[in-house]
Amino acid sequence: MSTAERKAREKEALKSLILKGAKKLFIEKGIDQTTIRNIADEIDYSVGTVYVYFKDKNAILHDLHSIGFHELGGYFKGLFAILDPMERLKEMGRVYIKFAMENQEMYDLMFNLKAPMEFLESSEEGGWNEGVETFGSVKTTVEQCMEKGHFKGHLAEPLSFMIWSMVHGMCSLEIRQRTKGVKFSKPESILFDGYKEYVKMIGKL
Amino acid sequence: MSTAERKAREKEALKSLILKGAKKLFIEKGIDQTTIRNIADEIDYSVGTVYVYFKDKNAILHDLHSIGFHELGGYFKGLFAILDPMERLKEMGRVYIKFAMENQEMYDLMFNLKAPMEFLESSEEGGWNEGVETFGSVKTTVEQCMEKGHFKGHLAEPLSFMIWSMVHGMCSLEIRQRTKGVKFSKPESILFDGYKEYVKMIGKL
DNA sequence: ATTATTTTTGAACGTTGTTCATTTTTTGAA
DNA sequence: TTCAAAAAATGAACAACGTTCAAAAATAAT
Repeated sequence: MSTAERKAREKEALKSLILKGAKKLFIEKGIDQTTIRNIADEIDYSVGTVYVYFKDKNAILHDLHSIGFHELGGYFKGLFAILDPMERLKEMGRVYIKFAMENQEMYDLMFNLKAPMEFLESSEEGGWNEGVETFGSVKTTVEQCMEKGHFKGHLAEPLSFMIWSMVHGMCSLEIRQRTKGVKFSKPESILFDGYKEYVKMIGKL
Repeated sequence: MSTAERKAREKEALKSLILKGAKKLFIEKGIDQTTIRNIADEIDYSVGTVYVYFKDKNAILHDLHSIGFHELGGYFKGLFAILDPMERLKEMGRVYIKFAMENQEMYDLMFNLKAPMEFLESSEEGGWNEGVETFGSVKTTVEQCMEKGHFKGHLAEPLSFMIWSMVHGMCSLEIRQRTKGVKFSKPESILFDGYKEYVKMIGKL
C-alpha cells in the first residue's frame, strides 16, 4: 500500500473515532449537554483536531444523523421478507417505534433537531437522501397494499405521509416529554397501546 | 388604590412587556437566535432586569408556551358549537394544523422544545395543565364519537393519542424541515393533502 | 429633608463554538 | 542516518452566550 492510501485510511479512522466518541457522549448525557471539548477529551485529542476533521458542530451532527439512518436500516432489514404488504406495514410501524425508543437521542437527531437540515442547506449535497429512502420504503409498501385492494379512495403518497406522521408523532411526543405531561390511564404502556390502535386503524382502511 | 397594589400591577405589566418583546423576537428571528440581551434591548431595559422578573430563560420559554396554548384556545373556540362529534373531530384537526402553520415558532415551543418541560420539572407546579386540557378536548370528542357508534373496537384514550400524534406528526415534520427533504409530488400542498387523508381515515373507523 | 426600601443596572464570571499561528510529528531524498 | 519539507495536532485567544450580584438610581415613607 502507498503512504497516501494509508494516510487516507488513518484520516477516515480518526473521523470515525470522533463520531464514535460523540455518539457515546450524546447517549450518555444528551446532545445539548455535550460540547466539542467533551468530545475531544473523550478521545484524547485537542479541540483543534476535531475542527480539522469537521467543519463545525453541525457537520458532526449531520454525519451522526446519517449513521442513525444506517442503524434504522438494520432494524428495517428483513422487513421486505414479509411478502404481505399489509403485514409488512404493521411490522414496519412496530419496528420504527422500537428503534425510536431504543435510540432516543439518535431519533431526535434524525427527525427533530434542526442541525442536520441546516448542514444540508449549507452544503452542496443533493438533498435529504436518508429521509427520501426511508419514506420510500413506506410509500412502496402502501402502494403494494393498494394494488391488493386496500386503502380504497386514498392517495398513496399523502396516505404514506400520514402513516409516517402518526408513528413519528407518537415517538416525538414521547421523546419530547409530552406524554408524561398528559396523564394517561396507563402511562407505562401508552406507546404500545397506541401501536395497537395503529394496527386496527390501517386494518380498517 | 394603594401603592402596593399599583406596584404589583406595574410588576405584572413589565413581566408582560418582557414576554411580548421575547415573542416578537422569537417570531422575527427564531427562538434559538434570540438572546436575553436581545430581549432586554428590544424593550429598553437591562439584562439584569429580565432576571428580576424571570428566574431564567426556561421560565420565559414556559410562560410563552402557556401564552401559546391560550392562543390555540382562541383557534379552538367555537369548535364545541359543532354538535356532531365526528364533524368536530375533523374540524379540530384542520384548525390544529392551521394554528401550527400560522404560529410555527410558538407551536415548536409548545410541543417540541424541551425548555418548557424542564421548567415544569424544576418547579412545584402540578403538571402540564395546558397539554392535559388540550388533549382532553380531543379525548372528549372521540368518546362522543364512540357513543354515536363510531370507532368500534377501539379504545378512546389510545385512539385519541394516535389522532393527536397523526396531526402533530405532520406539523412537526413540516416545521422541522423533514418534508422539504422528502421530495413529494406536490410539496406545496402536502399538509392539505395529508389532512384530506386524515378526514378519510377517521371517516372509515 | 432624610432615611429606608424598591427597582434597575451593567461589569464580570464561567462556558460555549470556533479560529489559527505555532509546535510536533511524519515523510522521503540525500 | 540526517535533515528539510509537508502534514497533523495543538491550545491560547476571541466573540457571544446565560447568569449573577454589588452598586447605583429611583421611589416611598417618615
